Amino acid sequence: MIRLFDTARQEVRELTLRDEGHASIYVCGPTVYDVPHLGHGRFTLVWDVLRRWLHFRGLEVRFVSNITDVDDKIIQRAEREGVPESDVATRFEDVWWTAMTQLGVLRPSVAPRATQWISPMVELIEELLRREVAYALVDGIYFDVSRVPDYGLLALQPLDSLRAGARVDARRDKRSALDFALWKFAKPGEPRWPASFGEGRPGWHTECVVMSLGLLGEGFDLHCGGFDLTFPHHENERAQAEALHKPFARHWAHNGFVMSGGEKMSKSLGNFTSLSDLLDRTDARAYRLLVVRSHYRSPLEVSVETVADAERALGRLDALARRFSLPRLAGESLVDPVSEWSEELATFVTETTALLDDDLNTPAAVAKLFEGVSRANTLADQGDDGAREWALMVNTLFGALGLSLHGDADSLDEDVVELVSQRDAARARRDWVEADRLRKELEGRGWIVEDSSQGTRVRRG
RNA sequence: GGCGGCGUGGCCGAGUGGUUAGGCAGGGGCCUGCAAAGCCCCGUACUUGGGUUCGAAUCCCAACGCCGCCUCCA
Repeated sequence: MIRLFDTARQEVRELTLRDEGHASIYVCGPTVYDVPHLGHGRFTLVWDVLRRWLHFRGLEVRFVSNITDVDDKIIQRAEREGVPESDVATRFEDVWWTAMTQLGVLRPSVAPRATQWISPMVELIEELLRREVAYALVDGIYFDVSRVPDYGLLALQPLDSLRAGARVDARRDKRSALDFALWKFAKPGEPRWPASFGEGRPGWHTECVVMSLGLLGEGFDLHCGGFDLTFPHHENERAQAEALHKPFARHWAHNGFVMSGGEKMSKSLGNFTSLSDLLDRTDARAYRLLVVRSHYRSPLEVSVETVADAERALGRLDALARRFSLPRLAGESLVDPVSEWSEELATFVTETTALLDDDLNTPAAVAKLFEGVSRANTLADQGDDGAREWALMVNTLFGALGLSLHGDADSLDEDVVELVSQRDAARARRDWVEADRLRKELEGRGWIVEDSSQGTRVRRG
């Protein structure tokens, strides 16, 4: 049984699926108007980990995440650069997928672009107009939130308190300050699509409701996104579905934010300016480790220091992989489920699994996995054959979270191979001066030298 | 202004009425020709002030600080 915190109910509860054995998940994706930032990296990793975990637990997961490729910010940037909007959207969508690939985030089952879903959006707005839940103003079509009885469910506070303190929306012609744009009429030069109610483009909230229902069907299981999307974005999606009496998401899950020491992220401070910047300077697996070491709903401190910390921790995991020559995994299980585990190992698996099943408690699970690392090493030091089972299990469970351990040897060019064999020869004849000289030589070329029972081993520093 | 969340050892970060989180960094030891990797030991933490309790980092109240949302930001 998988349990998750449901934002709508403000409690951890069992993830009850519409169709047994199948999980349908929608994650609000990026608006492609700029390079992705660290927060994008976190949310994609968090929901990727959830997706992988559900899969690992035997569920078939349909995972939809959109690309918003029509938006005011895209228009603004295109104007500034004097290029077509599609140019901006395509460019930053490419950057997005490159970053996702680097992060090892699985491609969504479907990644719809908003611009490919315009006609169903128009149809939805027409239906809302027909039911008089929507109304036209001079600049667009608006949704009348008063028509949804439980509007504000995800606001998590009384609506009048929202209105009282809401930042001023200069316009007074909306029926309620909370009413939102379903459609924006095109101004000269702006991208436009035809519609019975006037040429223009869809509002953000309409995209996601149409694409999620369109690709996952009514009453899909889980809708995810950053905490900032809870209100109004997710609430407004829900409102549109409610207005049409279409069952919407059964569960809502939201991830916490990335912090950076209260400091503004800037290159002059040495901090990461973007996700792409971080990935250029770091092993992407370190970011995944950093992310799973905190709870998905907690704020996460991301800085050069914490990423470096995660890189060193990753080094410990890779060392385990080297010691046991573990294969690289990405979610598949390498452990034979029918093999005889020791009682201790079986308990370890049960406990780790239980932690992940309980609101995706990755930090506690990772702590346990590190204990597993120590256990494997200790047993190996003692020459116990059980050590390998432990190492394999640790590898499998990290793999289930999308973190693959790298123990395979780096490829060596000929002169390195030569230096290594010379050093082995020197050590064999106990010529420590020569052996040390050769180690220095190798280190000078950027290799870390480790002696083992199989002789000198080198890896990239 | 309203609402919500958070404040844990040098750093990151779980936990949660009495029992070891974990990682990184630091110190000591073992192993090693010396290293690296690994193993063992160590700091004895919980914003502040009250309160409840046999007992609170964990519950309650208040203060301070930080973060988020309040119309398009993950």
